[in-house]
Amino acid sequence: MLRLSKLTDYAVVVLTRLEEAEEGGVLTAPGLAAATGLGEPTVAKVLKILSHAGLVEGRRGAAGGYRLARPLAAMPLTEVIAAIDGPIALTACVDNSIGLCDAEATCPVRGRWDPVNDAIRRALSGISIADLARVPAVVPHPEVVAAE
Amino acid sequence: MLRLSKLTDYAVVVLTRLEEAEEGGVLTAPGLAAATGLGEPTVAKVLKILSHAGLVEGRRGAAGGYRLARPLAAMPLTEVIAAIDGPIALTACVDNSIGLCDAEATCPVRGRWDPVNDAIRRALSGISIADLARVPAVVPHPEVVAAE
DNA sequence: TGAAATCAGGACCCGATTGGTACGGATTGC
DNA sequence: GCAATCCGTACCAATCGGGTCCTGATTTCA
Repeated sequence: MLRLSKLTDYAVVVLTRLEEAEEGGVLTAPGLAAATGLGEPTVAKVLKILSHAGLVEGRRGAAGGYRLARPLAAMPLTEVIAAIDGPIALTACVDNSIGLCDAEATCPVRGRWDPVNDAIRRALSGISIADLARVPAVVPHPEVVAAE
Repeated sequence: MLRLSKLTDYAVVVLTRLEEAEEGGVLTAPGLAAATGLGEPTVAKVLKILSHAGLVEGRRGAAGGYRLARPLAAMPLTEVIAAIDGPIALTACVDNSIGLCDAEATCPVRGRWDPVNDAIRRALSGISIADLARVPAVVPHPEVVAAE
């Protein structure tokens, strides 16, 4: 279905909620779980991943919590997807993976997915998390390519 | 990983091989399996899906086989993906799925993925299967957005 | 100094989806 | 009528993702 993981969806939710914290303030994982309605362990997992990717900053201790490393407007969607779902690549036959495919000799599209990946990266790089949270500032084209 | 299924990859391989058939000629599923190096049942499955989607035409009987319904240049990648992976939608929270999400009331990005989906559809609709099979006629932009 | 609160990192299990296979039926040509 | 092929469906196994839990490190506060 060309889907991305639920964790990415949760990440956007959590990041959006984090932006509502006052300047310099931090929100705890349990607090974010309660605010978003998601499970507490799941929210903690998402925050750990985002922290590892440098998108949020965690502060340990009694008065610890998380805060955004950057404003959401400066956080492209590609970074969140890359942090959780890994590098954006549609198939396993990319990234110069030579020798991994048994049908390598006869595969006519070997390495040809690159333009597709680039097109997707290009399309996604222009969208920030702030664009998802606020009013739909994107969607300039009304015509939608019918995909079944 | 934002991946699409292997079946879609196989479909592109099979479609590319199908185009090499002479005008009006058909290729059988076993023949295509041998030519592509893929498993025969798997190729048959892919062909059945593509036939159902109207991308290839099957002809039954002793001298039967498959042939392309259209030239690959007139076959956008979106149709192949939609045929095999289903409609292009990144998350389950799209398509006006009201009432399916338990965190619906507190979810701040509900329905906000639409611009993302549209952007991807738009990016993919400009790529045909022929673009994947032939020389890289696409990739006009040298700058690549680094995605980790 | 000790206790409590919180993040950090990893291991683990269960369910769902996908990849791959198999079988019976329908259709066509010889 | 027989053989070859496509068609539709059902089925099984393996992989992957979602979700949970546990232990340790760090910070604050009494």
